[in-house]
Amino acid sequence: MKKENVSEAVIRRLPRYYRYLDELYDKGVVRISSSALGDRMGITASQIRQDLSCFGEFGQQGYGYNIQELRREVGHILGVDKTHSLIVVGVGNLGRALLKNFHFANMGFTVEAAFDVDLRLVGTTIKGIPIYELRQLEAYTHRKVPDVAVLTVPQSVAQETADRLIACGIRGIWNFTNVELTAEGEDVQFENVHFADSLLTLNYRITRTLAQDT
Amino acid sequence: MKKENVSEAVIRRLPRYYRYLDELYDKGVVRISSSALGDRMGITASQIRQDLSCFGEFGQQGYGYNIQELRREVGHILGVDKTHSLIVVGVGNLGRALLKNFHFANMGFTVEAAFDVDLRLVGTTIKGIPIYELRQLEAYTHRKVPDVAVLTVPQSVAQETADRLIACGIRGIWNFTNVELTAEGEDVQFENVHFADSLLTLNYRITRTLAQDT
DNA sequence: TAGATTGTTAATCGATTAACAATC
DNA sequence: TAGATTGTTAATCGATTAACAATC
Repeated sequence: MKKENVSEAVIRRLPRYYRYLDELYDKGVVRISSSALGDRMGITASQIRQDLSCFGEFGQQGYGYNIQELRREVGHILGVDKTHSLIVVGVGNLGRALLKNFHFANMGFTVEAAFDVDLRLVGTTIKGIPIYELRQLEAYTHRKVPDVAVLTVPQSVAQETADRLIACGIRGIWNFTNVELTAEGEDVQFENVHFADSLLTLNYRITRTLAQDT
Repeated sequence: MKKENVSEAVIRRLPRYYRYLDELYDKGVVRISSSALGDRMGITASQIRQDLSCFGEFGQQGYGYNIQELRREVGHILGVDKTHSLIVVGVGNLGRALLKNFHFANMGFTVEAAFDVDLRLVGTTIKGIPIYELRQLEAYTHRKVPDVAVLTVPQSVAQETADRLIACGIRGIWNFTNVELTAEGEDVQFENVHFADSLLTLNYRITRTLAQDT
């Protein structure tokens, strides 16, 4: 029975399912039961079945799940089977690292262009992706609005750049600035990668274990 | 009443509290009530009070919280007031981006060294941080074990590099490889930054909103 | 003092786990 | 067929929210 509203907790687990299924598929494993997958992932079989049931019925009694099929289904749920367009805004060290190393295509994205204020970069390409002047953003998106923008600009211009992207009609912002972006009433999705928050939780945990040992 | 075991949900919210308190402190705001902070952060006052009560009593009836004091307390809980040592393992684009731009010091870390296999990098420095040959890792850590390692190596060598770090006695690994690291029975904390998972959840959400609009 | 706001206990809500009939 | 395993309903557990006495 498909669910109307899927909880955030379930959504956050989907990429991990996809990762495991992808790995099993690569290994050539044909089928897996929820309990075997659960053992492997360190979660309960119940949770896997409950999670998947939000989106449909993908298994077979007495058999389990066909890995190729389930991988495709989860991929479909996540949207990796439909190509979305993407631009990278801010070609500093981080933007460059993503352009060079991140496999956007595997996630269902085509990188169309990058933007920066640095005129030394403008006109060059990275992995075949042209870098345009940030000033040209509106002119560029006027033609065709990309689905998602990767925001890798300095903190100081994060919100204003986000505002411009939203004005252009962008649908999603993958935000690497350590800034809490806001968009009153706008129909845009933010996904934040807060490095600082991540490292702080690690600090919390090692502080605890270090103290515990003494 | 201090809690023995604080839930993951609470811990994940702490850095965000710290971020807001830091901003308010910078602005020179002296005090704030849980309801005012809740409004600002988009959460309930109850949750803030409940969360903080896991660690002690930091407020005052009829007054609220002194921002400078609460900021310091939350910082202390997160461990930013005690300096931990850190090394960066893998000086590719991402490692370099972190070395150049990330404010480790604000998070309570001192970057001591970086390691890479590329001999062209070995002997150079980034922001004053020396880059050593990865082969020297054991020799380097023999003297004094750093608290945390940032793992920014290629996926293919992620687990083996993690194993070496763990063998050296490292306490925490900030993992940027898209690999699920394991350490059977070892006393090491992992904090994963899974770019792919993050972008996939964004894809999920924009796929939903796009479909919804049609 | 009166008003405001805490810390904490109780109530509610949601998410996870267990159980099991259905069925491959 | 018998065994295995699903999808789903029910039970449990934990997290969030509400309420309120305590008190600054």
